Amino acid sequence: MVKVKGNQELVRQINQSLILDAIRRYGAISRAEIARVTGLTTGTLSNLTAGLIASGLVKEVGLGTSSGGRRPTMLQLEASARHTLGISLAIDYVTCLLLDLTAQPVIRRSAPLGDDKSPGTCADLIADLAREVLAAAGMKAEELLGVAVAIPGTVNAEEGLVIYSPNLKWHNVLFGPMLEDRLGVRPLLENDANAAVFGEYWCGATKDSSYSVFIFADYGIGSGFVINGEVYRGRDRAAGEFGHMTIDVHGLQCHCGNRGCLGMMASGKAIVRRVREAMDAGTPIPALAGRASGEVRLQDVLQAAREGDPTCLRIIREAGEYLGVGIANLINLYNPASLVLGGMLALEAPGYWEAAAESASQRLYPVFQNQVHLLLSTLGPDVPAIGAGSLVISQLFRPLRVQ
Amino acid sequence: MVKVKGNQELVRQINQSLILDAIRRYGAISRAEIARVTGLTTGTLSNLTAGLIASGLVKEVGLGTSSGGRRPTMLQLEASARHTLGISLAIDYVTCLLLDLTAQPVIRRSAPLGDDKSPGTCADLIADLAREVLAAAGMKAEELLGVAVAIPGTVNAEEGLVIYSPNLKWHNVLFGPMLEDRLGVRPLLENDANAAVFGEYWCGATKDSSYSVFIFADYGIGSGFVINGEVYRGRDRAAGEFGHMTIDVHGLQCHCGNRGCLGMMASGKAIVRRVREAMDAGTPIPALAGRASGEVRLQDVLQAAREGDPTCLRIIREAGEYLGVGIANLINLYNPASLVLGGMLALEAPGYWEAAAESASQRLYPVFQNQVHLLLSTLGPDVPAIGAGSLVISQLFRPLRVQ
DNA sequence: ATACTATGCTTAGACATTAAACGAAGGGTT
DNA sequence: AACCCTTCGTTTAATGTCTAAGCATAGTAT
Repeated sequence: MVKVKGNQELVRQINQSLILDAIRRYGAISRAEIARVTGLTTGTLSNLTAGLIASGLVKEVGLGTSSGGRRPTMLQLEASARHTLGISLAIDYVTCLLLDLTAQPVIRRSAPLGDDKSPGTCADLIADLAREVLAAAGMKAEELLGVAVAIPGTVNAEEGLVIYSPNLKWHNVLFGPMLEDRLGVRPLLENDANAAVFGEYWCGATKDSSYSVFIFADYGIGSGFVINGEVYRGRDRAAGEFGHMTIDVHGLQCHCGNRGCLGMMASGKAIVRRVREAMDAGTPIPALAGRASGEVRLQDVLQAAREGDPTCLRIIREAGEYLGVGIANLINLYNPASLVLGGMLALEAPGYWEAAAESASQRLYPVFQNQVHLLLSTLGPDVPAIGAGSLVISQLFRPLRVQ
Repeated sequence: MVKVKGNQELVRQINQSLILDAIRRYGAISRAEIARVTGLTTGTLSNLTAGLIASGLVKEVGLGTSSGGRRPTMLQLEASARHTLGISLAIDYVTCLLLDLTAQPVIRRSAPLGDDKSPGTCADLIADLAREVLAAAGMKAEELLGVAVAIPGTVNAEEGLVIYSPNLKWHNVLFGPMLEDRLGVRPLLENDANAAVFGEYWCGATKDSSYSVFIFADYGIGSGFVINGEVYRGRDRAAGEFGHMTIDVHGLQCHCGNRGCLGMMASGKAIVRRVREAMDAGTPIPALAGRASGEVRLQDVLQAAREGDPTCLRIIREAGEYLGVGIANLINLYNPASLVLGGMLALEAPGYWEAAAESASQRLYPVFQNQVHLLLSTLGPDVPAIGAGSLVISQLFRPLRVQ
């Protein structure tokens, strides 16, 4: 934790962020109204807004309605004043978004990732996509407010280091500098679930809910936390190993060495395994007829379930019920205001999140009953990229933390 | 989250806290050294330390050794400049401590709580103890920096409200005002595990470890979290329901409505239940011979275990192993720097915390292996009271949080 | 038309940090 | 012992920010 000393610069930064944040929240707001909600004087508002307008971040957008006196001059964010690249490196594809100041995507490019998932190849692909996006926007990298990349693994943002990514099979890769060489700007790295939870907090389902959790239910299971409006990363930036939470002490052996991990019961991987087991045991699954069980993939199971196959539906529902156990544990510990479900399972597996919600609510500690909002991701599959970009944008709207 | 606007008063507060905190950390330190560690100029230090000395919080304690020039004037906290009452309302006793500025206990009084645990009786008992302590110190309540009470339940500090305490059987009790009527000052209420974790963070086992967890293993099981040097309370101030974490989806039914809660397997209550079951099943426990199984209490089991009874030792060890499962889950989610075990089981049940440590380390996600320090409480049974007092004291040493 | 109210700018004053100068007090070298 | 250098802590002027108050502007209400 960096300790910040107080001086006039800090004061100005704090108040400027306070004003920018108020403008962002209210959409269009007058100086007088900002003064009321922030507690600043109108004099300070005249002074600071002049600076914000000069820097192009804010614009005057005509007069509002009078409330018995002079009509107020309304202020608004100039969305196109700054841009950010939000990039998501997922297991099998890369997405690159150009976001404006309001975190709205302006341009989007996506590309599949082949079997070669080496850092160099990934960096090249990301750089190509980024250049394509910038070219389409007629911008140069130097004009960007910043670049951020969401990565499926633990990262050390300060050093641009990917500590460990099981899915990419990376260990201690200095990915930040590799991208810097190619892009000319230093990107911010963030874990994908952390980026996702911040995205939903900044401009998605849990907007402005200071205590929120994102659960990433996909082939694997991950989680991210926002506490007090900031991503919670833990001491070694490895918080959120939700997939390896034990919910069944006597359960199945997991590759992590433990037994009964949530991921063994509730993940896409678990669903595929159970469907294969069912097929091997002779359960008829017409939608998958003629396929070798070893070739069945998660997408196939989801498709079969969408077509109404009862076995697939049952297995998905049971996986969702296990997830609900984990969710209840999470809520009992964190007591968040809201919880967002994202990832392929939550968004595309029929009955999955409904089963999770029901099972969680049955298992919650009574105090929390009906207190926690369980929501679906509103930003969808692009949430890690949007979240990554939002992390950069948010720095404009938040002062440095004191102490 | 209160948003704080910036002005000179804030700047002064921040820097004064920064200086006080440096003095606290270093024990004795010169103005020049403080300037170096805080980044402030020596001019500011002369100015602000003059104020701190005038207010009595800081004193000059002679000259330090020269490092090649003029000898520095060393500054130290004046421990007796301010005092705090830290009070712990536990299930069967009340403790009241007078703490000085360094959170050292100066005077201690404790009294048992009878069967009548009504709010009025508890408030009377606390007020009596507090008056006794103040009389012994020759102080008046108004001279105190503050009073804080640790309570076994969820509390709303702002309103002085005890939302729910299962052990005391309180629901929505306005305990703060009740104490205010009796003491003449408004006390700060805090959950006992939260107070405990803060105590260990402020002046105990996890001193200055910004990410720390306290596990309260006693008749029940609770937990508290410090994140970024602040108690984490969650949205409804109910975070930390560690005892109701499901670790066995198919496990025993708990009174909370769920199955396989940690508390059903790892708590003092669970140990007593299992010992009784063993006795009923005919297992000989010589140390408890002649007792009706229904009359056996936790203290008896601990005593029997200390005398070497193998059944009691085994049951305690197994309970510890279950706790370890929960601890591993906790670490996987929070990734804390350190974790403190407190409560009667951790401190007095032979083999309990060792079993927990071993089982946790076996089940941890590989990334965390050997990364987390598992510690025993150094403040012992008084940790909730010390922590409560520390919460008040700490306000002097920490600026308001910005945003 | 007049009184009143709200908005937003300007100005003087208060106040905290900063940079620089300076005195105080010690060490080291010759 | 004299001299130079270093460190410590205070003082002073400059800088920059907020605040309070005054005021011009521009509406509404009667």
